[in-house]
Amino acid sequence: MSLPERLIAHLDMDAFYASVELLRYPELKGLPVVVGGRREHAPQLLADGTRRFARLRDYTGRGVATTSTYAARDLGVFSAMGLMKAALRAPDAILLPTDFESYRRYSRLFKAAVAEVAPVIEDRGIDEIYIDLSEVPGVREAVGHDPLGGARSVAREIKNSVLRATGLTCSIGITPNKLLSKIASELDKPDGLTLVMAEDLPTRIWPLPVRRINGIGPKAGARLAQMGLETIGQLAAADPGLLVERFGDHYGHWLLDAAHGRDARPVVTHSEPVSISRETTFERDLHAVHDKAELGRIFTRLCELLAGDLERKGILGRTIGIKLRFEGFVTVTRDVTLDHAVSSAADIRAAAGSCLKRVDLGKRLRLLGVRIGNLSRPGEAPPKLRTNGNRVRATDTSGELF
DNA sequence: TCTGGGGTCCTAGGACCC
DNA sequence: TCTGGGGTCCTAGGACCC
Repeated sequence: MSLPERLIAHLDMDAFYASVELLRYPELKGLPVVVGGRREHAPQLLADGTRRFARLRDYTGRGVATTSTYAARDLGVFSAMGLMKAALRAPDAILLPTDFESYRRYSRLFKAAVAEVAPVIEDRGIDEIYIDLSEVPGVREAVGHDPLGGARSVAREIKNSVLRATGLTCSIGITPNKLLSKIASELDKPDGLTLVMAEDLPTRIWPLPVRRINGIGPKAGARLAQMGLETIGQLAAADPGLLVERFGDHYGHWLLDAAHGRDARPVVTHSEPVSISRETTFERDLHAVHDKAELGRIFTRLCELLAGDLERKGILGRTIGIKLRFEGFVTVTRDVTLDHAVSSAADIRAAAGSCLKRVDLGKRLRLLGVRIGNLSRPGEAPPKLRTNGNRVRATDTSGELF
């Protein structure tokens, strides 16, 4: 076996939020625990020094589980599941509030620990990263009769560093690219270390369901199933013409590449945000007329939060949008592109308000959101603009439109 | 018992420019 | 007057991911 051009690792923290909570409440180890409650579900410290935890059966509201421990997963409770539904499956499971600040702190800790061993890291959210191991010293060295022994031992070093820095375990997959590594890191969870090379594709990857591929979601998965394509191997052997016919040129070819484990995407160590948003789901559905005052307050607050985010990041945006979700879960968006970038709550509120006027508000609302895009930094060359037609004017020095 | 919040990327039509 | 092709920007919606 010869080593591939690249060796990419995907590192995924094990049941991250729940595991961080277990560091605080070690007495919960081994129990079904679900993270996703509000602050009011925080454990109560009793007079005798013990803690009283909220149970899933006590929950009412519209929240979802963000994470569950492996014991809770055994009871059928998974992330993104509504907590009311989860309560039916596991009424006695412990419920904990989501504490993003803590998770972000541990996220910084584990990423810093990895960076000391292997610095080429791509952030993929709070609990996972890609690492390019290709140039890490020692990775390309065989150990004993194992040509991949070097990679294996660097991965063990990374896992040890993460454990030392955080007390948490993670799972790592190492393959020639990001797509395969993402799949591989899940093969031996928790606390796993899995290497998959090109020649292992038929035995390790092809028997897996197509949904394991990052980028095949519920819709594409269902359509593939309808075509009789359940496993990645079946997808790899599918007629390319048929895939393109059903899924379009771009996605059709991507499906085939993915099934064959082909992926040339680099590990991207830096990226700028494309858009920033704030949204909230109401405790009860609100009506534009009947609950006008409350909606107005919420709308203003979302704009203020968004302005705060922009200020902290030192950026402005030209495209302001709103998102509305009605009873029945129908979602609608509207946006407007201004002729200059803004960042204040008042400017955002004014633009978002104009978007709101373009929506029929007859039905009750369950969610309201505000978004800003077309981002730039102050002093940066302003984004290109149309100079004519029904679009905004680029250089509106005179103030005269006609 | 309906389904959080924060994102990215893609598609597709219309407008407009060259 | 009709016919064009390439390219960008704007807007809305949708799939997907963490």
